[in-house]
Amino acid sequence: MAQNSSDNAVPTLADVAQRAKVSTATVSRCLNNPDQVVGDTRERVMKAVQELGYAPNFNARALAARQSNTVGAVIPTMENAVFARGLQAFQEELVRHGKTLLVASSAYDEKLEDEQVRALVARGADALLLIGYDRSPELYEFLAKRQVPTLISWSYAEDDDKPAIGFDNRYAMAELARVVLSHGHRRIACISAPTASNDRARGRVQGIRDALAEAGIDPASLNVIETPYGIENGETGFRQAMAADPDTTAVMCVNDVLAIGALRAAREMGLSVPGDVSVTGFDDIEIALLAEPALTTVHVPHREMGRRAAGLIIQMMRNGEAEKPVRLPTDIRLRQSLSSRR
Amino acid sequence: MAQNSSDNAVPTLADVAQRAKVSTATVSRCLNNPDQVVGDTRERVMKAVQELGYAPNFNARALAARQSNTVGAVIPTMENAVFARGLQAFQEELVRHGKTLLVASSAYDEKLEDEQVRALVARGADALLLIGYDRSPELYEFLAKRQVPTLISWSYAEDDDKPAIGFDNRYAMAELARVVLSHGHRRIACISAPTASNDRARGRVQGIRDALAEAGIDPASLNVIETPYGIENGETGFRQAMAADPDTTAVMCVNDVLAIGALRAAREMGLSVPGDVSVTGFDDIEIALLAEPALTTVHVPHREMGRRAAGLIIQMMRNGEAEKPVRLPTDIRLRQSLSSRR
DNA sequence: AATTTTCATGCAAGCGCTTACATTGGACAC
DNA sequence: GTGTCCAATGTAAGCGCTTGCATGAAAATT
Repeated sequence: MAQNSSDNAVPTLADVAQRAKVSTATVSRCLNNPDQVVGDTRERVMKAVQELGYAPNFNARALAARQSNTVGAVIPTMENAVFARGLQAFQEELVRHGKTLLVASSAYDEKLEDEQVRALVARGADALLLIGYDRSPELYEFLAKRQVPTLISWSYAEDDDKPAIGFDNRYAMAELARVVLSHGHRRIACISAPTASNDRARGRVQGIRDALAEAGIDPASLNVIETPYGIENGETGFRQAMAADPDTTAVMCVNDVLAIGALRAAREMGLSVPGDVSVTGFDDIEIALLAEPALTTVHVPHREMGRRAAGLIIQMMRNGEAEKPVRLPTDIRLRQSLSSRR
Repeated sequence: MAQNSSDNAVPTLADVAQRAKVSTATVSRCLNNPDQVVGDTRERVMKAVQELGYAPNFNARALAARQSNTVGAVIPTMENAVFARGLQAFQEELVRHGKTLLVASSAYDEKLEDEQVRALVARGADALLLIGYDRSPELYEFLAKRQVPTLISWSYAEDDDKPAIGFDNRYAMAELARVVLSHGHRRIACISAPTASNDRARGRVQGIRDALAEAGIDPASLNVIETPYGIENGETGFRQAMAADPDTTAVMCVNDVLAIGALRAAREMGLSVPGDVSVTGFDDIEIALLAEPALTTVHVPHREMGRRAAGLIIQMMRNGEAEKPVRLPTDIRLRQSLSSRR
């Protein structure tokens, strides 16, 4: 019954074909490879499409063509500006190439991430963008078996040959830690995100230890507070750090949001930053520059990473796989939250 | 050839059926309505599913079932924390009901929004969450014809009966403007997002005018600077406002991000806030509290809005349509960026 | 003018699922 | 023992599209 062009059901390819007096194959070609169809016919078809207000059914198309022109991405959370920003650039670039982005968030939960990845694959994502390296071998196997090109971002590990675009978290944080040390700080605390399934946080903490060791300080002496993402958690973390060692002179946080929390806690505790204690962040999100005092942090080129990730992933979809890991540079932004200790 | 269970292709329902020695129908039932299948068979099927690592093909499922269990949302941009936050809550609630969220962003561009909406519908979204009322009648007709339940959010208009959940932008801003007026300010400027296809921004500007009129001031005298979203644009806007009338004593911005920009510009210009000029925002994102001075703004319950939007939309999918618009309360957060003028 | 090549189009077989309807074999009542 | 009913399962027809192959006509070649 839905055959009849005059009923009010959603028009299908067949309706268009009927109206334009061609086969469905021709209509399909008109839409996907217009130059395979002669101008005359094409116009007739396009007219029918217009008149009917036809829009192709994406699911049917993906099913038949065995590809969806869709790229999936799983990020920890949309609420974190760094991901929002990187993804926005990623998407814009993708759109320029006629691809669509599908985003899912994992809430920093490994199991949920696993599910989301599988869901995106089930949805027919032609490729995937993931954050960081940490995930189960089973998931990597699954992806390999399904032959879904997967690009890792926000991390760069030279000893891993999976396609990736990111920065060396460990190295970048070590650099910052050296600067902190060069300012005379010796009693340093670190507020970190949970490191269990987060190689980025782990790398950053490790970076501090590296610098400590270089300076002849026992890396094990570093007081690390692990806490979930969020300004409030940064506050609590700071309090814990100061409680554990009241003589702490510098608190290095693995991201800006935690650092902002630290700043807030310091203010509430009546401690001056950087007078009494210095604070550093990581990411250089907008808030870092706005804070009082402005936050010394590691600048990460999130937008560029997103944009280039899109380029890489499109290449991977074409060439089947491969692509060497790409390492992006980071740099330190020295601002008022860090000062010398003497 | 893909029939053979021993080849390395992606397993399908048929593969599972064959291995469990049942029909595909039974496998399908096992997955979707387990209690229609007797325990014995079910176990056999589930075992086969496990062993094969089978995952249903979403596109095929959506095509056959004529529904996707997917809700689409089109937001202006992921980079704006208010949307990121609201959507996160929206998604969490959706997931609890077994629905998936598909997000697209329109970059505050009406034409792009139109396309994104159609794309989501083509993808088989069972329902849609949209921001604000402003869009072409054609699009509304399209949605009505396709019978896609659509919920409007971030806005509330009592004279419009489309399903919606939001707050009264005009009223909320009028309230804030009254407070500003009660602090003695008379020469007020407004930095707004482009109002052309943004009823939220328009409503807020109108709210200021309402309050002005009540106070016996000519609403037409309000100096409104329209500028795109972004901190930098807030800065530029502030400069323009002060250039247009150097005696301006209060600058009301339609969102916090613009207000932060205004704060920054004021600092650069050597103007003290709130000593020389007061600044207000709208949204109450985290940055508002962190800024120096902290921003007086209108608090909007973004998370609650997201969560309740999900509940509403699920109801709409069940009941076919309807639902009366819901109005959420907002309240004013008085902070240091606003002070009295005398 | 006959033959080959090329090109535009049609035909029809799927893609991997769901689901209306048909079938089967108990359990149960009589 | 026979008949009835129902629950469990199977059969097969699509869902709306793409695409390999077939077809026939026009263009190019000889």
